Amino acid sequence: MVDTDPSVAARVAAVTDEVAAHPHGRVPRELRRRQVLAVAEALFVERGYHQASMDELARRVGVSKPVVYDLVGSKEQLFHALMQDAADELGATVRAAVLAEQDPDRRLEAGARAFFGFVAGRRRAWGALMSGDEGPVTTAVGEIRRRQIELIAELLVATEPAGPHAPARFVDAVAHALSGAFEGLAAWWHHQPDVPLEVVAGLATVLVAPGLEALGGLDVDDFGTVVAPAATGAPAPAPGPTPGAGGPSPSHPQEDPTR
Amino acid sequence: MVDTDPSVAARVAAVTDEVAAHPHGRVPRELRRRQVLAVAEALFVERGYHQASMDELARRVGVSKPVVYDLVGSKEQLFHALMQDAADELGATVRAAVLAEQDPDRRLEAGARAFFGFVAGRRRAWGALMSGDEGPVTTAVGEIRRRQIELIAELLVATEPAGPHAPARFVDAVAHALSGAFEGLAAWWHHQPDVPLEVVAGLATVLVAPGLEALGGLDVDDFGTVVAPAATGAPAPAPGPTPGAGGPSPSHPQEDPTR
DNA sequence: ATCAGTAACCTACTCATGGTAGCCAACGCA
DNA sequence: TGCGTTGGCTACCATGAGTAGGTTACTGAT
Repeated sequence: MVDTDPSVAARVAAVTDEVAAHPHGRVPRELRRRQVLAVAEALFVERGYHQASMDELARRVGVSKPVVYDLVGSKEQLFHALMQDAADELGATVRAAVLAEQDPDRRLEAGARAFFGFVAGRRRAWGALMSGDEGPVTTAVGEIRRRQIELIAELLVATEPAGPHAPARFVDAVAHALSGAFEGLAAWWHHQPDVPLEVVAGLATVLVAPGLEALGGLDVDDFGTVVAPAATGAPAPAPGPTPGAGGPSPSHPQEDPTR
Repeated sequence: MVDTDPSVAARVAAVTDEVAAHPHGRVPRELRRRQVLAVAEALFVERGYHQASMDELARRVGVSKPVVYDLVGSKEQLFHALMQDAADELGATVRAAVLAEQDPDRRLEAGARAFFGFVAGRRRAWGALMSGDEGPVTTAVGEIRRRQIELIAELLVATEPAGPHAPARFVDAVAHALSGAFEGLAAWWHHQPDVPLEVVAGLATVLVAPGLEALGGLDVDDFGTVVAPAATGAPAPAPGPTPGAGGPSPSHPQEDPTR
């Protein structure tokens, strides 16, 4: 499933061939569009969003800018479309893997494998796009992230039917945390190519599963007390130091010697 | 309450006053620089990186562009400097809070409180910068993130001295995961202003602590086998059904801060 | 054949914005 | 009163997104 993707470059080559088949340089709209998308993907991966100029894209495709704009709307829309595809694929992969696993206790693991498998198949692209680069990338990345979070929330609910004790209200929060943790691990893995897929996926599972388990046994209202054991009814935490808010770092704003 | 930070706007006002004190428009370099930084911070928070133009910055400060460029180098350097400051402050806050906590079992919680406290104090800024927007933001955000990860790794090591069984090699991975999880939670919290600090911090702790605990009881080489029980040699640390899921904190990891 | 009408493309712009070259003026000091 | 240093300015360049308006080749109906 992962190597269904002939790697960006190969896809470009394929569509380019198809285009070359057309004699007069006049290429049907849909094909041209596919070509533009393919070349754009390669370009973005290669240069990053900002360094990739629409002029260069047009040049590589072998048409003039207005053609590109007519086909894809704008640079941002173009990028968005590409991310959309990636998100679709990732989402489908993970969802399928998780739902295919019958044992609820192993679903997390299945999801982890699928996720990191996907990332592995696109190490370059993932690294180039998710971290490091610039531009409305962040917007698009935000969207891909949002969708992952939604998916995780959905799968959480599907897997662990919210009992009266389960903090259903916080599924979203948990989904955000999981998504973040996985993304973080992916970023780490990106720089540790020698670590095998099984290990990352295993690490992720080991790290996350117990927390989920523990969470299931808690009542919603426990969180506050977990941290401030003395303040169940009244919102009167303030155990000793009470870091966070004001305590530890007196932060002297205006005197800040910004250098 | 949490506004130990006079909020970006106030800081601008302060430095602006200071500038106004100087009669003939001619303002000493360092002061002007501080003004530019303050105004820039406000601008970035308000507009996001890309929408904030250097022309507008110069206009707001009341000088011409070359002056701005002379003072801060470039737009990216400017942004970088601002993020640097934020990272410094966040890092110092969290580190102090964690190290101030003597009980190793509560350090995570202390860190969580500090972290979310910081975020709360800058809800707007954090939201505007960490997610959503564009530009070399990502680069800078990447840096702030990197430093948080380093810090977490450092604190992990400091708190839970790596025994022979502790997967010291993976501290970095764990740090990445934690950073991601916290960031994810922060993003979620950003849209749930009614949730009190204690609850987010508690949630984070509950979610993360058991995993760390479980991890401490595993051997490095187990990860692979955890996921694929038949894969590696033969080490079988009670694979059972699911890794840490089986029982919350099955083994009692070391708690020997003094090594 | 021919003559719309349309689909694919192009040249040549505008406009916004990051960044710079080179000039000028006020202040402090001998 | 000259004179260097420092703070500042006007006017410009380069790049890159996006567009206006025209042109050529292909189609299908007369």
